[in-house]
Amino acid sequence: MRVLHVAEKNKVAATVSQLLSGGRARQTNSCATYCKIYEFPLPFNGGQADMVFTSVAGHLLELEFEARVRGWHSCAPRDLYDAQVFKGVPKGENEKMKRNLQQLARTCDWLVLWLDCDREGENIAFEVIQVCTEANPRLTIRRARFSALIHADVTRALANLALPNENEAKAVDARQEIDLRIGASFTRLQTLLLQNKFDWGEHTGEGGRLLLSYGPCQFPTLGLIVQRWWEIQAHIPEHFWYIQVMYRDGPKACEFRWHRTRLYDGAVAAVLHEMCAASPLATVVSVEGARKSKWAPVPLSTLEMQKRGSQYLRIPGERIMRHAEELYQQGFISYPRTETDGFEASYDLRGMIEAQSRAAAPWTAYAQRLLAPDSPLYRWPRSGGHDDKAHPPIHPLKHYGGGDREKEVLFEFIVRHFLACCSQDAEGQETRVVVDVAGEGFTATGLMVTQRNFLDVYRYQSWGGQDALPLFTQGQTFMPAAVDLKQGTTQAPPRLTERDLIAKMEEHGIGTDATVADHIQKQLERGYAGKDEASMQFFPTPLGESLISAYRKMGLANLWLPTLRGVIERNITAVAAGQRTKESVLAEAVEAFRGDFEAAQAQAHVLEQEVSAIVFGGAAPQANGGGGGGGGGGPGQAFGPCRECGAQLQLAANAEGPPSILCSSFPMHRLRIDLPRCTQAVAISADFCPHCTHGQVQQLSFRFRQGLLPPGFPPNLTCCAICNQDFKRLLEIVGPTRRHTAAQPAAGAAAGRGGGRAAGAAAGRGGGRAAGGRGSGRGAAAGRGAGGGGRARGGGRGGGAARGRGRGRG
DNA sequence: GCAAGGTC
Repeated sequence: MRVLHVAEKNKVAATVSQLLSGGRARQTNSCATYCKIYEFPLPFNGGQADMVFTSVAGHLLELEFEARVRGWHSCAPRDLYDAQVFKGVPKGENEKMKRNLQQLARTCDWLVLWLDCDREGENIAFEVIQVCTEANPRLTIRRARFSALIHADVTRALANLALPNENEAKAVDARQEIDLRIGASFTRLQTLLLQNKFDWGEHTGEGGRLLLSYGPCQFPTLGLIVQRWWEIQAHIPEHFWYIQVMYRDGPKACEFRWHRTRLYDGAVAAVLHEMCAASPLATVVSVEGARKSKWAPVPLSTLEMQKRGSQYLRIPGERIMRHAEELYQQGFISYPRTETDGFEASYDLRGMIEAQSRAAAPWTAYAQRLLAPDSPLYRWPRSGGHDDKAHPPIHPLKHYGGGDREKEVLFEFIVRHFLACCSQDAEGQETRVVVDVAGEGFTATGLMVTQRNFLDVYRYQSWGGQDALPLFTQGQTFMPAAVDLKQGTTQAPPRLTERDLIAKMEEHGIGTDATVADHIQKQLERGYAGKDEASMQFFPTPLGESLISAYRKMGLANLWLPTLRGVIERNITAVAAGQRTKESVLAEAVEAFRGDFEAAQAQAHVLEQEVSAIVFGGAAPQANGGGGGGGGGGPGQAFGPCRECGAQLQLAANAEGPPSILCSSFPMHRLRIDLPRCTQAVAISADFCPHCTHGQVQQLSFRFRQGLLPPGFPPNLTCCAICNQDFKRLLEIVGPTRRHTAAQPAAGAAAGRGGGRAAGAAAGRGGGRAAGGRGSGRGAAAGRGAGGGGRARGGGRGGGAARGRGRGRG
C-alpha cells in the first residue's frame, strides 16, 4: 500500500515525515522547485505502508474569468458579474506542482491531506483532491488535523484521520468569486473611465499606464486613511484652561493636576484660578499607595510583530515580513505567519532560551539569568488567547550571526520579545497625593519601579522611571511654588501610523496576517496614499481622497467603509458553518455589488468631478445634490494660485454655512481657511489683489451679518482673503465658521464636543482672551492662543512634536 | 493591466 501525503508547504512535509519516520525519511527532489518528496515505511491501517510526503506551495489553483472576457476591451466591465469563472492552474511553478502531484497520485492508493487547519487550508485540500483524482479516481481520501508540528500531535492526527470539510472550502470559493468579480469590474471601470480624461503624468506606473485598482481589502484600507484625514480637516481647535499647582522643595518637585482636568470656559476658569491664587496654601487631603504591575508581552503573532516592529524599529510591515520570511527560510526563526499567541504546554521553552544564552549577543546574560535554577525571573508565558491551530507563536530557533543590518534588528526584537514573554511582569509602587487649594482638588501621581524584570531585556518599553514623589503626610500644608492658570488647545487626531492602520484593519477583519502588509504597500504603489517618513504616518494623496470622496458623494459608502470586509466575512462564515449555501451567499453578494456597480457607473461623472477638483485642482462644476458634500471639501471655484505652493486656491462649498478656502495641492502643502463666523455670503470678484505679487489672486466679495460684526466694521467688504489685514483681524475677533462633518462624524473628543458646546466655546473664547489680557503677564498662555484661527493643520508639515503631545494637553 | 489568498 502506498499513501500520498500532501502538505501546504515543504516545511510541513519535511517536519511531519521526519517526526513520523523518526528522522529516517529519504528526501528526493520533485519536478517542482520548492516541493521535495520524503519517503519512508510505516505501519498503517493494519498493514505496512510506503509513505510518500510532498507538498504544494499555498494555493494550487486560481479563479479565472472565461477567455471571452479576459481582454479589458472585450466586454463591458458590468459583464464581469455574469461571466463564467473557473479554477485553473496558473502558468509556471503551479503547473510543475500539479505534475508532481499527479505523477505520485497514479502510484498511490490513499491520499492524506496535511494542509494547514484553517479555511484556506481546507480549500487547498480540495484543490489537491481535484488534481489528484483527475490522475487517479480510485484514491481513498482522508484529512489529517494537527495543531502543532510535534510528535504527539502528528501521530494523533495520523491515527484519527477524518474527512475534509467541504463547507469550509466552499466558504473560500465564495470569497474568491466575490473578490474577483467586484475587484475586476470596478478596477476596469475606474481605470477605463479616467485614464484618458486627464494627463496623469507621474501617476502612471511602470508600463506608463494608469492603473486605478479597486479591491474589497484595498479600498476599505484606503477608506481608513481618508476617514482619518477628514477628521483632521474637520477639527476645529478649541481653547481650554486648567489650573496647575507646582510643588518645589530644593531639587524635589512635582506637578499636581486639577480634578476638573480642564474647562472650556475661560471666564469660569479665571474665576476659579483667582480663588486659588488668593489663598494658595495647599492641604494634603490623602496619601495613598498601590502596587502596580506592567505586564510582560504575550508570545508574538504576525500582526503583533508588524505593529510593534513598525513602532519600535521603524521598519514598515512589508519589509518586516520580507526579513522574517528570510530568517524563517534560513532556519533562524519559526514560521512567520501565525495568529497564535500562546505556547502549547509541550514546547521546550527552556531549550529555546538556552539556544540564545550561548550566543555572544547583548541578551546572552539575560537569557542565562532566566535559566538559572529556580530563577525568580522565569515564568511560563501568559497566552493572548488566539490560536490558529496551525503554527506556534514566532520565536527564535538559533542565533542569527548577522549580515543584513535591518534583519539583525528584527531578529534581536524577536529574541528580546521571546525572552520578555518568558519573564515576570514588572512591579512598581504608585503613590497618589491629593491636595486641596481653596476648595479645588489636585492630585500628584508618582510611580517607583521596584522590580524591572522583563523590562531589563525588552528595551523597547519603559515604565514610570525615577518618578518618586517627595514625601507628604496627610494633614500637612505647604505653599505651592506656583498656582498657574494654563491654556491649551484641543488637537486634531493624529494621522494614522502604520501601527494604528494595522490595528484597525485587524479590528475590521481587513486582510489576514499574511496580507495586511501587502494591502498597505499597495496604497503606496497605486499612489492612493503616502507616508511621512519622519513620523511614519499615512495620509491620502489627492488621488486616494478623490476616489473615496466620489463614492461617498454617490452614496455608495459600503464600497469603501471599513465594514465592507466584515460583511463579506460574516456571510461566508455562515457557509463554513453549514448554515447557508455557497450558492445563496454568492448570488446575494453578486447582486448587491452589481447594484452598487450600476449605481457607480450611472454617476461616473462624480468620479470625474472629484478627480478633476481634488487631483488636478481644476475649477470643476459644482457637485449637485450628491451625497451631502461637507467635511472633506468638494470641488470648488478657483480664484488664484497659492502663495506657498502655486496650486489653485479654491472656494470650496461646505455642507452648511459659507464655503472654505482650500489649497488643492497635497501633500506638499495644504491650506484651509474657514471664513469668519459672521460670513453671510461670499463670491469671487472680478478684481485682482493689488498686493499679492506671486500671481493673480482674485479678490473675494463678502457680505457679513451685522449682529456679529465688531463696531465700525463694514457689512460689505471686497478684499484679498490671503493678505488683507482687516479680513485677518475680523477672523481673529469673531473666529472661524464652525462646521460639522456631514457624513463622517469626527472621532472622540472632537465629535463629543460637537454642536451642544458651540455656544459655550464661543463665549469661552471671548472671555478667555479677556482673562489672559487682564492677568499679569501670563505670556505663554496668551501666546498659545494666537494663530488658532481657521487654519487647519497642514499635511506634510509640522507633524512630530506637537502631535506627540497628544490630544488637548496644554 | 483587474482581487485576495496561499507560499518560495
